[in-house]
Parts: sequence; C-alpha cells; structure tokens
Amino acid sequence: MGQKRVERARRVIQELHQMFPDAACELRYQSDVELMVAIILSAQTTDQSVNAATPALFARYRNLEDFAGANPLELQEFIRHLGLFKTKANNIILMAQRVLQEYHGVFPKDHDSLMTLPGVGRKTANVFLAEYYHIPAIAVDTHVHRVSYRLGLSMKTDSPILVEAKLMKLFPQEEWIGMHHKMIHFGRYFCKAKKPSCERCPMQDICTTPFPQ
DNA sequence: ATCCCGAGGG
DNA sequence: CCCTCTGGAT
Repeated sequence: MGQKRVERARRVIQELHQMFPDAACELRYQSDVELMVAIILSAQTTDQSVNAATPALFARYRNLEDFAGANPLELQEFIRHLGLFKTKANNIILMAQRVLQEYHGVFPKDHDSLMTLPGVGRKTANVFLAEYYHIPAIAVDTHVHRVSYRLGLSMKTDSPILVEAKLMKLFPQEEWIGMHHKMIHFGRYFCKAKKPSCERCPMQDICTTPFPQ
C-alpha cells in the first residue's frame, strides 16, 4: 500500500515532466526583496494579478529601506486590487524592517528564521528558499494540496505540512523544486478546482476523484 | 474557526 | 450569486 503510492509518484513525475518540461515560477522580480514581496502579495490571488501590480510598486519602492520606510496608506494603493491589501501592506513594511534590523538586510536561508518574518508562513518560506536560494523544498498551496489528493499521493483531509512531508518522501530530493512548479501548472491549467479538464488528462487511470466529483 | 478582501469565472 | 485564486495571524 505504501508501495502503491511510490508507483503513483513515479508515474506523476513521468507524466508531469512530459506535460510541463519548462514549468517555472511565473512571478516577475529582480531581487530578493522583490521576490519576497511578490510571494507575499500572491496570497489568495493570481500571479497574473501580482505581475500587473508589481512594476509600479517596484518603481516606487526600490529596496528594503524603501519598503521599511513606506507609508502604509500609500503602499496600499499600489496593491488594493489584489485583495487582503491592508494586511499585505503592513506585513511587507514590517517584514522589511525586521530583515534590516535583525538580519542586516540579508534574507535568512532557513524556514525557521524566514517564518518569524511578518506575513511569511511555511508556504511563502518554501517558495522563497526554492526560488531564490535553490534550496530543495515543496511549498504546499491550494493547487498542490488539491492535485496531491486527487492523484492519490495524500488525503483530502491532510494538513499542508503533512502533505509536504508525504511528497518529500515520495519524490526524490532533486525533483522537489521542479515538481512543485509542475503540480502548480497542472492544477492551474488541467486539474482545476471547479471544472477540471479530465478529457485532456493522461493520468485518469490513477485519479481518485474523477469529474464531476 | 474566523478574519482579512478584491477580481474574475461560471 | 457563489467559488476560487501559489495564505497567514489571531
């Protein structure tokens, strides 16, 4: 039974490599601060919306010092249409202040330190570690969570951290970062929450929740 | 468990 | 109208 999940995992790796050979982070950024801000902004919204807002935002605030000294009300206007804008604005400012004061302007390279930053939880920390420092990690967001249980790699009721642990056991470490992005793409364009494109899916035979379930 | 919260799709 | 979108803090 544990063996069966390992076989599923191998199959998922094989199929997703075929489907999305070039899957990568779609957030646009040019520095560590810009990446962290973009990830914080991406909560409960699409990366497309984030990328629409960040050019003006990054032109106005160019580094950690600018974000740390930002006026909350002014920053809010740049991100208002992303939702959760008050929380995100405050978290970005507090995050920048903490990185400057406690880490001398250098983002830490471990989850525990990153997760002490305002607005940075496990998912955000993992995305940052994987994308900026290329440290193997699997960020479990809404897409990864849904795709994992539909493909039988985890349970629907599993917490994000449990799904993360299961996927780390099922996937070889060198696949972690790539599979994270491929599962995101699969969830976004095929295995969608509402109206999944099961007809186009090459993994119907291992799916635990075929449409319309 | 609940709140924060706007935009887009069905 | 309701659900979903790369969540986190209380």
